[in-house]
Formats: sequence, structure tokens, C-alpha cells
Amino acid sequence: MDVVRAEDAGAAAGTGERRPKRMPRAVRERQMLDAAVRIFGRRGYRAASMDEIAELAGVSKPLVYLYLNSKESLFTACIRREAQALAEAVREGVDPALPADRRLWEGLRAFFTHTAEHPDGWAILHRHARTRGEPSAAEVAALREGITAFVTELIQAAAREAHGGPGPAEREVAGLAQALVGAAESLAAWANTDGSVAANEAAATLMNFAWAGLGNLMAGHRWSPAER
Amino acid sequence: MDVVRAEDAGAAAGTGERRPKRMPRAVRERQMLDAAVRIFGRRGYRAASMDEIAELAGVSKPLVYLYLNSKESLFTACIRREAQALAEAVREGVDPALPADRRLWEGLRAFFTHTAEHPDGWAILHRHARTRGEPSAAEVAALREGITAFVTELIQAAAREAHGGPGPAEREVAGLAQALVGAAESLAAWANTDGSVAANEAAATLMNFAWAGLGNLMAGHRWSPAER
Amino acid sequence: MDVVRAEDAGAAAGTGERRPKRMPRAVRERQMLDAAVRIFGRRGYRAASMDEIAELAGVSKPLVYLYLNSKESLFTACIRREAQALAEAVREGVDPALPADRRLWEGLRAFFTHTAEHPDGWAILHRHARTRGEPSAAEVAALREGITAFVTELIQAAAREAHGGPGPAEREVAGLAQALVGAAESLAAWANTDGSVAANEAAATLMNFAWAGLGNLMAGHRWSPAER
Amino acid sequence: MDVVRAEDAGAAAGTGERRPKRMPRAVRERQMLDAAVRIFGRRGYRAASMDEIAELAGVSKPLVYLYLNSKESLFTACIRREAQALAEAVREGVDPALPADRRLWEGLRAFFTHTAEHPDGWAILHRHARTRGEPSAAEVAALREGITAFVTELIQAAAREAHGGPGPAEREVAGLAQALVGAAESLAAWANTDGSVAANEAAATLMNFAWAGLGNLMAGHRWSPAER
DNA sequence: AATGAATGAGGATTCATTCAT
DNA sequence: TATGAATGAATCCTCATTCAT
Repeated sequence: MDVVRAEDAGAAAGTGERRPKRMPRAVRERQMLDAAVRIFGRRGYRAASMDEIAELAGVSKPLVYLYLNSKESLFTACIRREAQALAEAVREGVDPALPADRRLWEGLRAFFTHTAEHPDGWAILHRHARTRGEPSAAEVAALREGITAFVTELIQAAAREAHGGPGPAEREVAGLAQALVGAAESLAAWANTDGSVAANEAAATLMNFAWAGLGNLMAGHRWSPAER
Repeated sequence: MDVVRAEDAGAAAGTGERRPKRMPRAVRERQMLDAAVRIFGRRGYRAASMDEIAELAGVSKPLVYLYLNSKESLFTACIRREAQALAEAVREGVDPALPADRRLWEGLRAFFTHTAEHPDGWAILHRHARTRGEPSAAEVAALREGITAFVTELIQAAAREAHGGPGPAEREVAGLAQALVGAAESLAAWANTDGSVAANEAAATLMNFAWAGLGNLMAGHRWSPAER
Repeated sequence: MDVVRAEDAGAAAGTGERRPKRMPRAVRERQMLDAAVRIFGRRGYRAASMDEIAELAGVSKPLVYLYLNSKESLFTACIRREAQALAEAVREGVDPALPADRRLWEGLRAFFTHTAEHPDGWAILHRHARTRGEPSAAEVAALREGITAFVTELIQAAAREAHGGPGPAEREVAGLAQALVGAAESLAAWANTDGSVAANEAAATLMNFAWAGLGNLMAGHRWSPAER
Repeated sequence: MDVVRAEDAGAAAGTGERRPKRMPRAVRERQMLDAAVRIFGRRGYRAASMDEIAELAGVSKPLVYLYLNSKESLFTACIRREAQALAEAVREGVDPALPADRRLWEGLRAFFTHTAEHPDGWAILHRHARTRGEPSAAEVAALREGITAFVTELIQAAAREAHGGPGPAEREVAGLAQALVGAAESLAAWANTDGSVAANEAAATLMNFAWAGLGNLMAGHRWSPAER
């Protein structure tokens, strides 16, 4: 569904045309990005070939270069698009009127739902972008920071709402958020692999995890090697 | 420190020889694996070149092929070695005489310590191996399953010890372990990036996280969207 | 100054139009040739791209093809135009009423002045046209022959005027003229590079050169290896 | 004669081998340079293809890259080799024991002889190198400066020997030498094109030219527009 | 009169891999 | 045990040129 072959799109009224139809640039560009996300996501940056991408997009290679300049810049464009889509999905999944714990829950669910529905895009962000040098890495780091910040803030808010008081120390929350996001990413991969584990379940697991950890944190209960 | 240029290692008894000394196969193989881990870890599979690996190992390319057959099999060898090393580090870091929560704690610490000390090997296992087809992926999946099983078992034991009773449901623990490993991986990256956050702190954060989640799970306290 | 962007030329009466105005074919063609001369002159035939030329001319590529058919034929058109311009400049710089030595002098001056003012056109004629196959080479050969003939004739005339008699042998004069033109080309490059050497000076150097050689020729003084 | 196909060189004792024989690097490198000079000389830098060069050299393209790194650097190597060869030919053609006018004569003859015998190398130096950016241009500029300096010095010496006194002004001699070298280059092209004009004749023409111009210079006879 | 959309063909460069010694 | 010599097969990218409007 991500990728639509030009033949499908252009095959109007049984003309039997073999050449891809002329299409406005914006449409073609989207097709190319769709194809690129798919190939990059499955193969990784280096193993993906522009030939394959062009073919999947249903256009000739020069057109890909004409519109997207280079492999590197095509990859960056993929990252940017997928990162935005993910960020937006999370943002839109959250109703700001709800209490913080519900917001956290819904954010997690939106995250899992979106990554499950866009496994290639998610693979690009999660696995492949980190390998590349600056341009892409920066893009992804920004996304991750955005999400981490979002989570950090939710945790703080939830802590205040649930327990009153000033909330836990900045640093501790940062670690918690980091762990939470990492766990989410890992669970996303797990959930995507194992078809039977749905977004809801993953979100619930994580929420339990987070909620309890948070509660302990607030209550000052910390496990430490000496304690027992 | 991982990688030792052959010249250094082989310069015996001031012969003034410029060519790398003849060395027993085992030594040469280790040099090659060291080099390969470094290059694969930093560049990824596709972007790593056999030329670069051979040069870093201080030998000619044909020798690499003589000993390790192909790029693919060299990569697999790297994965196997690094996976074993990691598994062993975790196993050795744990004293079986201790109570379960201490064992969990020490396992986590060993994990973080080892990955921090072998970033290239860790990158291979964590980032690059997944991209490759079967041979490598299987290897890593085995490692991951091993660790997950180990953690699962520790959790079960800890739960029994701490709370009595039969322990939580298999499935829930699987999700928990998965999340825990993901969080650990994420924290490992965080800890490695941000120099000031040492293995200890990461382990502590995670332990708090896990412990509380676990307690809740045992006590039947679960967060659920309807609850509030 | 050679090249005028279409926007500047066509921006009439504040219409606010962004598209290049419709213009009579002759004007468009001149814009294209201006752009082509600039690009060809600076990059050489192969390294010049039709894209760049079209962009500099401020039109779309298909229009260039519509008016000038192909890269090859565009190049030929450039050569033709620049060759004519140079020939004309030399012809117009010479007053036929003057004695032959003055005519030669003025021809040289006109040559240096024109080439200095049209470095790109000169580069096309002098450097790039020779590399191409027949169509262009012939065009340039014609120019060169024209100039050489012009010079040959001047030399003959000057010889007659200065010394009386039938003038030197055809063949010798051909060599002399060839050398003179070559020297002129070389001096043109030198004069263009070293800003301080103006057309006048270059012409003077050459004139001295030629005049003396000519005198010797007439007087039958020839250097020969055996002579000393 | 410049280029030797590997088949010829390697076909020992009627083995009928079709694959090019293994050869020491130095030999292969020379073959590649021979081929490259030929192709670059005939087509120019851009129009020359590495494919064609490799084929003419009788090796595969990767080997060319292995030994000579890139098209650019192959081109530079050609320039360097041909420039050195030419400079050496001129240097070796001149007997330092002879008087200056004879030395000039012999230098010119050697120049014409060498360029006539190595038309492709000469084309590279004279026509194609100038088009390319720094690396090549610098190399050629150095050659040209070397030759110009050589000629300048000869002129000064000849002037002193022939006429006594301090010799003409630096600046005038520079112009003269520049013109002389340009004329020589032009005559070389002429001589090479028109088979019937041999090195001797070209050298003689030029020598007459130079000698007379020099005499005039020394005697203070200068043509000037006002003079007549 | 003018252009946005599109491509076939080719060119430089790299890489995993193999011989012959 | 070890290597210098060599290559088939991609891969990224560019360019002259055309078509449909």
C-alpha cells in the first residue's frame, strides 16, 4: 500500500499503454520516496541500489536523480519524511485534555501502532540511519530527542499529578525516559516480528513498566546493591 | 587496543624484516578478526571493504580469503566471536550463589561494562547483524534469545524469592524481558555517548525500573486505560 | 557583457511575469549563442553541458534544440559566428589606403584587441575547435587560412613596397606567415594572462620580429647551421 | 611504436595464450601510460574513456585504477611523462660546447624532431592540458616556463656573443622568447600536419626569424607605427 | 513560441574474489 | 605460510536528446 506501481496508477480505461504516464512532479516524487523507503528499509543504505529503487518506483533512474539529486539526499529525504510522519502520529494520537498518565498511554499506543504500520520507515529510522554520517544521523537524533523530550515532560507531569510535589530529579527522569524510549523501540521490533503481539499489548507492558518505576521513584524506593 | 598491527606483534629479535613474520594460523586469524570487527563495527557490512580489513590486519587479501573464505563468512565469524564474548562476560559476571536480585544486578552490570568496552563488537551485534540475511541474523537471534532466557529465568527466580507464589505468567515475563533488553541497549548507547554516565548508573536506572515493574506485576497492580 | 540573462532583457513594462518573455527568434538565438560561447570557451566541447548552456541562456533545453538542432551544430554555429567576428574585426581594423607595413601593423593590433576582448570566443577557435572532428575543424581551418592568406599577402606587398623586386618565394612566406600567426596566438594568450602587456605592446613585439625577418629574407641573409 | 599490445609482448614461443600474461607492475604501468597518451592525445581529456584506454593497454579497467588511481591522476601522469621526455629531448639535443646560435638552432631542431615523433604527447601538452584545472595546467606551465627560460637564456647569450654588450632588456627578451616558443608550437603543428615540411625546415624558418629579430633588437632598429 | 516530463546510453569508480607463484 | 597480479560485475551518476502539451 505504501508503494504504487505507476502502471496501476496510470492504467486508465484499458488503454494498454506500456510507458508510464506523464505525471506531475509531486506525484512522481512521492512514488519515488515510497519506493526508496521500502528498499532502504529492507536492505540498508549501502545495499540498496538506485536501480532497484527506480524500478520499484516505475521510473527510470535519471528521473530519480533529476528530482532527488543523489542517493544520499534521497536517503535523507526518506528519513525526514518518515521522522515527521512518526512524530506527527504520536502527537496526533495524544489528546492534550487528558491527564498525564492517559496521555503517556496514548502516546505509546500511537507509537506502536504507527511503527507497526510502517515497518520500513521504522527500520530506516531505527536501524539504518544511525550508520550513516552526519546528515542522516542528525535528522534521527532530532526525532529521538523530540520524542524523549515529549516523554520526559509527560513523566514529569504524571509525577506531579499522581503524587504531588515537585517531581523527581531532572537527571533521573532523563535516564528513565531514555530507557523507556529504548524499551519502546525494542518492543516495537518485537511486536512487529511476532505478529500476535499487538500495539495495545506492547503499550500496556511498557506502561506498567513505566508507571511502577515512576511510582517507586516518587516514593523514594530505590533498589540498590547493598539494600538486600 | 582491540587491534594490533602485525608489525608490532611480529617484530621479533630485530631481524629488520619488513614483511610480516610468518605466524601460526591462530594468531593471524585473531588479527584478522580484530581488524574485521573494528571495520565492520564502524562501517556496517556493506560499507566495510575487504581491502581495508586486510590492510588493518597487516596481511594481504588472499590470506584473509585463505583463512576465512569470504566476506560473509568473515562477518559471521565476527558475530560468533563477539556474541560468545558477550555471553561469557555476562555469565562470568554473575555469582550463582547470590540471591536472584543481586544476580540480576550483576548481570546487568557485566552487560553494560562489556558493551562499553567493546563498542565495535556491540555495534556489530546490535546494529549491523540484523540487516544481513539468515546466517548472521540467526547467530544474533541465538545470542539474544540466550540473554532473554537468562533474564527471564532470573526474573522468575527473583519473583519467587521476593513474593512467593508461582511467579508471573510466561508471556508477560517475555514482554518484560524484551523491554528490559531494549532499554538496556538504549541505555548502553546513552551511557556510551554521554561519558559521564557510567555503567553503574545505567544498571541502577534499569534495575529500579525492572524491580518496580516486577513488583507491580507480582502484586497484580496493572495500569490500564480504564483504571483512571 | 557577452551574455545577457533573458530576465533582464525581457522585463518590459512591469508585467511581473516570471517566465521569459516571448521573443523573436533572432534575439533568442543570439542569447543562446552568447551562452554557448561562454560555456564552450571555458569548459571545452565535451565538458560543456547543454543544461548549463540553456540555463545561462535563460531558456529551456528543448528550445535550444528547436533552434540549434544539436550540440554539435550549436558548437559549429559558435565557431562560425566567432570566426566571422574575428575576421571582420581584423579586416575593419585595416585601412587599405595605408602602406603595407602599416596595414600589417594595424591588422596585428586589431587581432590582439579583438581576442583580448573576446577571450571565450578566442578559446573556442584557438583551443577547442581543433579537437573536434570535421565540421568544426574545417570551419576553423578556413578562418586560419583566411588570416594566413591575408598575412601572406600583406607580407608580399610589404616586401615589394619596401625592397622592390618580385618578393620572396611562396613557400618561405607561407612558413613565415604560419610562424607569425602562431606567435600572434601565443602572444595573445600571454597578453591576456599578464594584464600589463597590452595589445599594443604585443603587436609591436611581433611587428619588430616580422619586419626584421622579412628584411633578412629579402636581403637573402639566411642563418644556416654551416654559416658559423 | 608507442603502444605495444600485451598480446605482442607476452606471446612467447607460440603458446597461443589468450589471457594477457602476468607482468611486473612497472611494465604494465608503462603500457597503460602509452595507451593513455595515445587516447588522450587524440580525443582530449573528456572525450577519452577509461574503457578505451584499458582496452588499448590490453588490461582490464580495474587494473588501471589500481595502478593509476583515477582518470585525473592518469592524465597528470601522462603530462608529467611527456613533459619530461620533451624537456630531456631538447636538453640532450644541445651541445653546451657550441656557440649560442648553434645551441639555439639545435634546441629548435630537437624540439621539432621530438614533437613530430610524439604527436600524441605533444597534443596533450599543447592542446589538452591547458583546458584542465590546476594539477595539469601547473605541470604544463612548468614545462613551458622551463623552455621559455632556456630560450631566453640562449637569446641573451647569443646576443652577447654576436654583438657584444650587455644584451637586450629583460622584458623585450621575454616577449621575444614567448613569441618564439609560440611560433615554434604553431610550426610544429604545421610541420606535423603537412608531412612534407620537416623538422629541419621548420627550425630553419624559425631560426631566420629569430636571428634577424635579434639582430634588429641589438642594433636598436625597431619598427614603430610612426616611423614611416 | 515555449516547456515540464522523461529516458537510453555511457562513463568513472569500487569491490569481492581468484590465480600463479 | 603468504602475496603480487588481475578481473567480472556492479554501482552511482551525467548527458544529449525527445515527446506531449
